[in-house]
Amino acid sequence: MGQETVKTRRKPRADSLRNRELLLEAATHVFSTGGPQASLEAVARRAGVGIGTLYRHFPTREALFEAVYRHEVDHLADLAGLLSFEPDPVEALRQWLHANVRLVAAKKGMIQGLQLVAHGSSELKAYSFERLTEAVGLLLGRGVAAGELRADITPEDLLRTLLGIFYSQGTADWQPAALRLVDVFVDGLRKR
Amino acid sequence: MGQETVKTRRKPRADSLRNRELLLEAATHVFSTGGPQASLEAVARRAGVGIGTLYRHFPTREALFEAVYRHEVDHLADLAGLLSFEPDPVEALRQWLHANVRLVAAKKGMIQGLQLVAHGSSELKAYSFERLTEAVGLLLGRGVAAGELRADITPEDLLRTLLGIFYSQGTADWQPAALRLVDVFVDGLRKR
DNA sequence: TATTTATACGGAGGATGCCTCCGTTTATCA
DNA sequence: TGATAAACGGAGGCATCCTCCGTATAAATA
Repeated sequence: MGQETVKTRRKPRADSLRNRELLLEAATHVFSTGGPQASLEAVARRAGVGIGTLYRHFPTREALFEAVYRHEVDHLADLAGLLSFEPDPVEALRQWLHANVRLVAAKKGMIQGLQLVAHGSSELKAYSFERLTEAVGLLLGRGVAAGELRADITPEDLLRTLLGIFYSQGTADWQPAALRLVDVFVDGLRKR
Repeated sequence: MGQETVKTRRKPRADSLRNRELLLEAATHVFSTGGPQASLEAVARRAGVGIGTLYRHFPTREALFEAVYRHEVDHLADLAGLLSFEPDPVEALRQWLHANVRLVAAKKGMIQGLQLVAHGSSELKAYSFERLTEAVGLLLGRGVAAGELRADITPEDLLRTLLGIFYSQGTADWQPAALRLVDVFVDGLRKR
């Protein structure tokens, strides 16, 4: 009972799970440093596993990229959950948006990466859009409920604005400008 | 007299010029089909020259990419010149903008390519921005002079809007939507 | 606990691409 | 019609990609 499949299946091997996690961590680091075309063998080396193991878990570069992306999205979503306990709701939202900037900034290749992803499965797009919308909706809703934020901005608007800020910037030294723009935007969201 | 350099220099060899052109054509096709990471050897093969010749003309992938991009920009600029003889100025502008969409659509990797370029020399950015601004200014100016287009839109605004339309679209099947948006925009430009 | 077996592991190896180097070819110039 | 500067082609060394399969090991079973 409670078994998902009809046939009883062995539970996944512990080393498999561990290696998958190691690979994701390594990939995040390697892609951040070397851009999205970085060597997959370098990823395997850093994770301390054979190249075969990498390919078994992620048959293509895109599969690995998707997994990394999902990982990051989940990370941001979890962070929103944590920040929802922050006493000041506006500050919580601001911090979350800043985390977005930092996360994208941390990986030079991410903008190109996002485009690779955009070419890929629309299921992934739907998934990430949904999770991030939910995350930002949570933080936004708290601010609205507290009467501190205007109520006519949807989470989707906010997400799109964020993306727009990322895209509109020149690639060099864009981070400070993006952070400033985010702050301006959050200020604009305040009820007066 | 009339010689650019102090020392008299041989004029460039005919085969060199021809091969350069062949390579640019081949590169345009190969990058359009296979994206910006397509094999440079494939480019040389398609141009019917040795790989060494490719590298002599374009020492790096980026150099080749820049040259292709310049080539396309020049192409669009020339097209604007041609279209300026079209009797209906609004139609001319519309056609030029559509050509932009088609050109970007024709090469799947172009959006990523533009980002590569954005990382690259700002001289190239300046050059292309100038040429395209001039081109669109020509077409726009005719419409304004004929009293058919509103006068408060600058060529820069129009270019930026065009870029915005390209970026905001999802990558799959974006072309029809982009064409529609361009038409809407051109309609909006009309004086009423 | 000992044995079985499904599952995962590592890395050798063939294919392909990158880029350099240099002997050969050829277009220009005298 | 030479002489020669300039360009050509592609072999070769190295890196990466990805597959395949013999070996190792965690979970299941007795």
